Amino acid sequence: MPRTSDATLEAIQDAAFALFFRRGYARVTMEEIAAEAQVTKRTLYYHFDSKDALIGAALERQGALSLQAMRRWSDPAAQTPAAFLAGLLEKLALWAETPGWTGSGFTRLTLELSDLPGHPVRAAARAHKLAVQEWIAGELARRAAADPDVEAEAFCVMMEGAMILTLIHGDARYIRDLRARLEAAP
Amino acid sequence: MPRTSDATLEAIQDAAFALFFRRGYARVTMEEIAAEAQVTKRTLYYHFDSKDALIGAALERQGALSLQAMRRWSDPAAQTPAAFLAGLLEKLALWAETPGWTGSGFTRLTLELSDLPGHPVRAAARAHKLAVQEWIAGELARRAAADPDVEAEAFCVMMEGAMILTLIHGDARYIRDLRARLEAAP
DNA sequence: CTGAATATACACTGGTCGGTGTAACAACGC
DNA sequence: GCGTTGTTACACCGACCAGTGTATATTCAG
Repeated sequence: MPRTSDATLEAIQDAAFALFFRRGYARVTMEEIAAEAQVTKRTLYYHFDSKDALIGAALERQGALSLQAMRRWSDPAAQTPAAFLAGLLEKLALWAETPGWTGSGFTRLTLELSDLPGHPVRAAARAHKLAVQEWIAGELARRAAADPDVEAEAFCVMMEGAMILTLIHGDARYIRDLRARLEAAP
Repeated sequence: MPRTSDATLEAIQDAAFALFFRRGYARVTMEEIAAEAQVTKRTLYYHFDSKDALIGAALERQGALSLQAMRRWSDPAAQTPAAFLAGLLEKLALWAETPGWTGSGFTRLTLELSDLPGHPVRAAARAHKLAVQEWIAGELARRAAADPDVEAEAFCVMMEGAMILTLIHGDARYIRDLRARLEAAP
């Protein structure tokens, strides 16, 4: 019905991401996505050639959205690099403690498709993780970090690892301990 | 043909792990596992009730095997905690650079099934990661680390994160940089 | 020799799912 | 109004796949 194709497109991408995010790639069906987006399966295929193309587009959109949300946040109260990173980890811990948390959708989907290097998901995830790392480096630079790029990379490595272990063990201690270690360090 | 059920059992578990490891859970079929193990599908179901049960058993076995391999290694030339960890990361980097590398099978499968907390894969992965962390803590203790448990946790977090980012970006720099950072630190 | 355990061969079921075909309908731009 | 674009409704296909049924064969322990 709606004349503006954009709204439908976004509804589909958002529904797709929500489902892929929660249950991975293989176990989500096109029928489900259509239902979630309140649209016919035929409409899905009118806009996207395949499930692969759809998830690619959905991840690109979500990457842009979540980066935007991050930029909007960017806690001004945190004046030192350490305080900024501590704030980030605290938000992460709270998120990780929500029931049914399944980690980062990008990481999850990349791993599910890790034997398919050319898959659209891979490129979208790569771009997103890179953008996040660059954003962190920028925030560190603004707070006069000694070496923003190196510190951002080190932090992203630790953050990613803490998320994985939190998920594997079902215990956000890995995130909180990381925060404590960072605050104890110079 | 063979009457010793154990040999068949192990062949099945090994074949199953090899396939699940490379291609995840959903995209591996029981037929494939049977073919890889040189056994009939019917034999698979003689020994295991379901695909879920099989992957659980396969991961348990693989966890024990790889832990055993680790213990056998345990580089005696590395006398300090830092040297030990650096050696570990170097091995990891080499592994990560083998073509077609898809990261840790345990992490990958846990993430693919991260919305299914009761799945056998989850328990097996948890047990394995815990055993690895404890082994590292033990090795650190033997080399007179100040706080082996804390250091082992911190290291596991970084190692896991470095593996994930190496996989996402297709660049083992994340592992090598981590090694460099650890060697530069006190 | 016998019987239980292990294995094969192979057809089959029941369900799922990505993707298509087709006809018709709604909304808008011009 | 008229053609283009977006959308529905719905049946359908072809492939795949977990798991089963059944009958038969091999091996070995007792």
